[in-house]
Formats: sequence, C-alpha cells, structure tokens
Amino acid sequence: MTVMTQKPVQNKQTQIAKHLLVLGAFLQREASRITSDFGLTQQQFVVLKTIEEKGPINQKDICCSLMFEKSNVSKIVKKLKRDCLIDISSGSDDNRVSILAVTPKGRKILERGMELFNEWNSAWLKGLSNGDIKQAIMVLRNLVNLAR
Amino acid sequence: MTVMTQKPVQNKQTQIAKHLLVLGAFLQREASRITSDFGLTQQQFVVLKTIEEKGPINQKDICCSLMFEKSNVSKIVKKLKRDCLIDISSGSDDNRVSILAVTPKGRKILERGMELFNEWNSAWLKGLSNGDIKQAIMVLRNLVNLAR
DNA sequence: AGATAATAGTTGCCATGTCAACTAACCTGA
DNA sequence: TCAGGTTAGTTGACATGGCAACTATTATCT
Repeated sequence: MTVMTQKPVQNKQTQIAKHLLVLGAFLQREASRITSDFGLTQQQFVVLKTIEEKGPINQKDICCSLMFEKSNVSKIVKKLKRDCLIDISSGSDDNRVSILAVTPKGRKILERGMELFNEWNSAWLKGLSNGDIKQAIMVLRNLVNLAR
Repeated sequence: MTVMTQKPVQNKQTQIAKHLLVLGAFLQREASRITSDFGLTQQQFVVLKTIEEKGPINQKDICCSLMFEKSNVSKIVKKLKRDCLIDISSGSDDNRVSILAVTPKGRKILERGMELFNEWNSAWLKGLSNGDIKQAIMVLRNLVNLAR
C-alpha cells in the first residue's frame, strides 16, 4: 500500500525480480556476443546444451526445463536441424512427438562454446569466493525451481 | 579442458550464468505480461522506475545503472516522452545531455505497476523464507555489482 | 586557435521472440 | 464407435532490442 507522496514501494520479492531482469538482459546480450561466432543466439545455444544434457528429449520437455515459449523452441529446433547440429526422430508411440539428439557437429560447437563461456564467466565472476559461488548456485537453483 | 567422449563440462560460474539466462528470460516474459496493461514492455517499465528512483537523471547513467544498450534506452526515453510519462530537459552545462524526470502520470503508472509486481512476485516466491529472501537479495546485488 | 578525439544521444536495418491461430495426433466419455 | 476435448508442434504477423553508423557537442592536445 503506497502513500500518495512517497515513491512506489517495492517489496523484497520485487527487488529480487528486478535484479534478475537486469542481470538476465545483460547476460543475454553478452552471451549472444559469444554464441554469434557459431551463428547462434544465446537461447539457441542453451537449447542445444539442454538437448545434449538431457537428450534424447522432446520439445515439450525443453519448454518445461527452460521455461521458453513453445513457438520459440519450435523455431530454434528447426534452425538447429537446418544447421545439422541436432537430429530429429519420431517418438515411437506418439507421432506428434519429435525426439531430439545432438549430432557430432553439434557436440563440437558445444565443446568450444562451453570453453568460451567458462572462460568469460570465470572472468566477470572473479570476485566471488568458493563459498559465494556455492551460495549463488543454491539460491538460483531454488529460484528456478520456484519458477517452474 | 574436456575429454573427447564426455559431455562438455560447465564450471560453477557457467552454472550461475545459465540459471540467470533462464530466469531472466522467464521473468522478462512474465513481467511484460503485467506491463503490457500500461502499453509498456518490462524494459520500458524498469527504465521508468529507474528515472523515478534516481531522477532527475541522464541517459548515460540509466545505461550504466541497468546495463542496457544505449540505443535501446534512447528509444525507450522517446516512447516514455511520447506517452507523457517523463519530462525531458537539457543539462544546463552540456547541451548533449538530456535530463529526465517522471511526470505525475508516470508516477501513477509506476504506483499501479509496482502493486501488481509486488503481488505477482510475492506469489511465485511464496516458498521463500525471510532468510532465503535476504540471502537471495544479497547474492543478486553482489552479482549485479560484479557485472557493472 | 584549430584539428582531432571522445562523448551523449539518435536512427535505420534486421533478426528474433512473443502471441495467436493453426494442423495433426491422441485421449476421454457416452 | 465417434464426437469433442486436449496435446505437441508449426507458422504468420509484428513489435522490439541489438548493432553499426550517424550527428552535435564537448574535451584535449599541439
């Protein structure tokens, strides 16, 4: 409840969300700088990574895992297929479903991309201690779970 | 350094970044659902909020504070001006600079928007204790500072 | 004093992500 | 068995955000 002449109050939960919005936008831009070398956006790279981690996998599960819009995932999958980074096969018991797996070419791009990300993330997060890092991972993992 | 047949390794810093990318995309979409009622995107709303918090302010400082791309901030400022949510005046000693402040109409939108955000954020973060919340704010604030 | 560099902000172009509507396949209940 | 509902994925339309190049102004250096 706000007082007329005061600044609109933001509760602590909204402070969390605001930081996530700002950090998210920043990292999306920086991550896309890295992935553009492979002709991919950062969302495309993250989808490829998810297919590699959890594959073989269908699009619905990718949507749930990453909380991406399904039309976006569909378009990304189409592009990754066109670039020969993934293979698509049919689900054996449901013809609507497509099963996705990373190709060797895709794996190579992932390997190189992860090297670059690991390097870059280590640099901007250089000021974090091991304790800070573990704490951050725990906090963020918890937030991801709440979002799902 | 990765072994040929194993999954590309991601270090802990990259785990942090990945969570931020996914949470950021999710919150951007959800936040835009809320702000679309005011004819604004979530980035536009965040800029308006920043002008209200730190104003009067120039565009360069908004770019630094939010780590947004300057052409984006310029376009957002133009739209907020067109919608009569902010006023623009010239810097007194540098004609390149424009000084931005929120109008009463803008303040009203902020107040209503913050109410909706506070509500929505409280809901999806319902599972967090007060200790979790404080810890999350501390972690995220630290990450924002490292990013700047 | 003037040339050059840097800065604050603007704009055109374009790829992307969202939204809504769609198709094809599967599930459920009568 | 079949109508209607639900689901997995696709696609068109469109607004937006990023990139690069730009203008106008200020700062710096010779």
